Amino acid sequence: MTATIKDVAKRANVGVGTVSRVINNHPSVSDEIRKRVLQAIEELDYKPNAIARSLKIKSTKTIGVIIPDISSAFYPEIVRGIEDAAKDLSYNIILLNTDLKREKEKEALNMLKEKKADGILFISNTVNKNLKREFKKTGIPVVLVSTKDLEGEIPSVTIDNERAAFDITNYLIKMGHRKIAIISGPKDDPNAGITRLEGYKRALLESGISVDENLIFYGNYKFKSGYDAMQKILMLKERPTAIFAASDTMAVGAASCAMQKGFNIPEDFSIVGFDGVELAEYFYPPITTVKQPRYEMGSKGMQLLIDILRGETKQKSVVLDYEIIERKSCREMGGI
Amino acid sequence: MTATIKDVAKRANVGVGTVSRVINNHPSVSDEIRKRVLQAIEELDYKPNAIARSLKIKSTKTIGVIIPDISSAFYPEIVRGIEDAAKDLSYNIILLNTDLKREKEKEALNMLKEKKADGILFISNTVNKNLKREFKKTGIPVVLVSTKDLEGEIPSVTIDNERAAFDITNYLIKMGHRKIAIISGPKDDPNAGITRLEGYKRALLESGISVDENLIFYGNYKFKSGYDAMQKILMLKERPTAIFAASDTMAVGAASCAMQKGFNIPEDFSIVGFDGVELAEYFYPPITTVKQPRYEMGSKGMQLLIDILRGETKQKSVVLDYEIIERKSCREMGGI
DNA sequence: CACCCTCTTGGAAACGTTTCATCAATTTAA
DNA sequence: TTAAATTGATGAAACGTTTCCAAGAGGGTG
Repeated sequence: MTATIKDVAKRANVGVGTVSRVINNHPSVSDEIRKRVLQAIEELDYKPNAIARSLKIKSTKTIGVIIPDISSAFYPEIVRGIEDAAKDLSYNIILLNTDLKREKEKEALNMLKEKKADGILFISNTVNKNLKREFKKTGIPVVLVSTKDLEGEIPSVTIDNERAAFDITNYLIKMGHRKIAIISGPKDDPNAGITRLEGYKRALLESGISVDENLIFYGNYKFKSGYDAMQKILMLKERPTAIFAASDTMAVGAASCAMQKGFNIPEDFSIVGFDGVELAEYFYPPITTVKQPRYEMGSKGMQLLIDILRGETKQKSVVLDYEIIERKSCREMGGI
Repeated sequence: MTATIKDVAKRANVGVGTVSRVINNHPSVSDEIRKRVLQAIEELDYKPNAIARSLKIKSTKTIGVIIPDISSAFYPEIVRGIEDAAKDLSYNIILLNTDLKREKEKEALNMLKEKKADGILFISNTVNKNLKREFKKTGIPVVLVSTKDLEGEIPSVTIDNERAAFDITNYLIKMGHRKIAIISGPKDDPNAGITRLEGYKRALLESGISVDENLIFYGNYKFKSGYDAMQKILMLKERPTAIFAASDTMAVGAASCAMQKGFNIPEDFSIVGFDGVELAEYFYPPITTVKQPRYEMGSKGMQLLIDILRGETKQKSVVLDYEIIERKSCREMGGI
C-alpha cells in the first residue's frame, strides 16, 4: 500500500504531528528533524493524501467549472484560461457541461456541493432568481464568466456587449455602409442577444440612420442559423451592403451561403462577426470581428474567485476590454 | 453549518449506521425506519459529504483527463464524450492541460495521485518507458485515448491511422490524381505523424505510383504550417494536382494560401484533410476529410476505463472506425 | 539555585463517512 | 415450550490528515 503519514513518522522516529508540520512548512521544527523527515518522505515516496487533508481542513482546492458545451468553439479558450490560473494557484478544476439545460445546471451544482468544491465558475445561462436560490443552497461562492446576474448581485467578468456591438456597427458605418443588416442572437438571451442588438440600433440612430426592422434577423449563434438568415437576406428586394452577425460562426454561415450563391465577400457584402473565434480567422476571406478576451476572461474569473475565497476583495465585478480585429471581409463604400 | 449524518440520525432517532444504510440502499432496514430517515434527510436538506465518503471507501468517483490543450480544436469533442459518459456512470472529471510538455504531464500525474483520482484518461504525448514508470508510480489505472503505447501494454482507444491515410490517399487516386503531395505531421510523432505518412506511401505504391520525396512536406498540424507548406508547393516546377494534409487545420491553411495567390479549390488543387473538425466543414469550399469519431473516442475511453476499474474486462484496447466525408474540395481528373 | 520563558515535540481528538462486531427482538423449527 | 436461526439496529473503530494541548528541554534572569 502507499505510505501514510504514520509510516513516515515511524521511519523518521518522530510523531505524526511533526511530519505534518514539515509538510506544511510550519516554522517550529528543528533543522535536524526536518532533514530526517524529508529523507523518510523521500525514501518512502510519500505523497500526502489530499482527500484526508480536505476532510480535515474543509477545503478541497477544487473549483467547479460549469459551461454549456466544451465542444462549442467559444468555450475551450475560456476553460484554458481558467485551468492555467488554477494551476498557478494550485487548484484543480472539475468540468461540467449543461447544454444550457436548467436541470443539468442544478445537477452540476449538487455534485459540486457533495464534492465540496471550494468555488464555482459559472459560464452558462443568464442567472435568474431560481438559479440564485440554487447557488445559495450550495453555500459555495460563485463567479460568473461571460454571463450576468441581471440584478448584479453576483460578481462576474464580462465585456460590454452593447458597446462592442455599437463599435463594430460604427465601423461599418464609417466605411460608408448605410443599409446594414444584423443577424442577432436569440431574443431571450439578455446577455449577448438583446444587448448586441441594442448596440447595433444605437449606432444606427446616432448616425442618423433609421433602423429597418426588415434588416433584423435572429439566429442562435450557430452556422446554420447564419446560413439561413443569409438566404432570407438574399431574397430581399432591397439588399443591405453590410451584415453584422452576432457570432463569428453565424458570420461564416452567412458568408458561405452568399459565396455558394455566387456572390463575393467583401465585394458584394461586407460581413463582420463577433467573438474572435479561430474559424473567423482561418475562413477565406478572413472575417473582421470583435474579439472577446476569452482566455483572460477565464483566468481573470479564476483570480477573482480565489480573491473572494480568501476574503481579499470586495466582490466587485470586472469588465474586460474587447478588440476589433480588422481582416478582409469588409470594403469601403464609394459614394452612394 | 450544513447537516451531517449524525444530525440526521439524531432527528430520525436512529443510529448513524442506519442512516448510512438507507443512503446506500442496503436492504436490511425496515420500511418504517427508512421512511423516518428519508424524512429527516429531506427536512435537513442533508447531502452526504463525498470527501468523507471517499476517504473511507477509497474511491473518489473522479477521473483525471490529461490533454495537450483544450483550446486546440481537436480535443473539446473528445472531452465532451468523456464527460457525458462520466456523468452517466456518476463520475466527475478533472481537466489538466499539458501542452505536450513532459514536465506538465508529470505534475498532472502527481496531482491526480494526491487527489486520489480513481482512473486516468491520457490523451497527450505518445507513451514512452519513462512515462510508463510515472503511470506505475501513481498506482492509478490509465487508458490512452487517441494515442498509443508503442509496446501495447496500456489499453487504448484509437483509430487505425495508417489505414485511414491509405484510404483517403486512395480516394484521391481513384479520382485520377497521380501527383499527390502530403503535408504530414512531425517526424517525431509516431502516432499520427509517421503512420499517416506510411499509409499515404502504401496507397501510392499499391497503385504503382512511385513516391516522390519532393512532394512530402512536414507540418505541426497547425494552420500556419499548412500555409507555409502550400507556399513551397506553389514554387515547385512540377506541381501536384492534389494535396493530402494530415490535419484539417493544415488543409485549410493550404487552401487559404492557394486561394490568396489566386488559385481555386478544387479547380486548381484538390485538397483533403484529416480529423473531421468543424473548421473543415464550415470552410468555403468545405473540405473533404477523414473524420475521427472524437466524441465516441472519449465516451468509449471512459467506459473502458470504468470497466477496468470494476475488473470487468481484460484490458484490451479498442480501435474505432473512421469515416471519409466527401465535400467540395476535390475534383475528378480527366485523362492525363 | 529557583523560576519563568521560549522553542520543540508528541499524541490525542476531530473531520464525516462506512463497516463490522454485537446485541436485541422476532420468527422458525423441533 | 424451548432452542436456534434470522433479522434489524446500534455504536465504535477506522480512513489519513491537521491542530491543539501538554510537556520536556534548554536558556536567561534575579
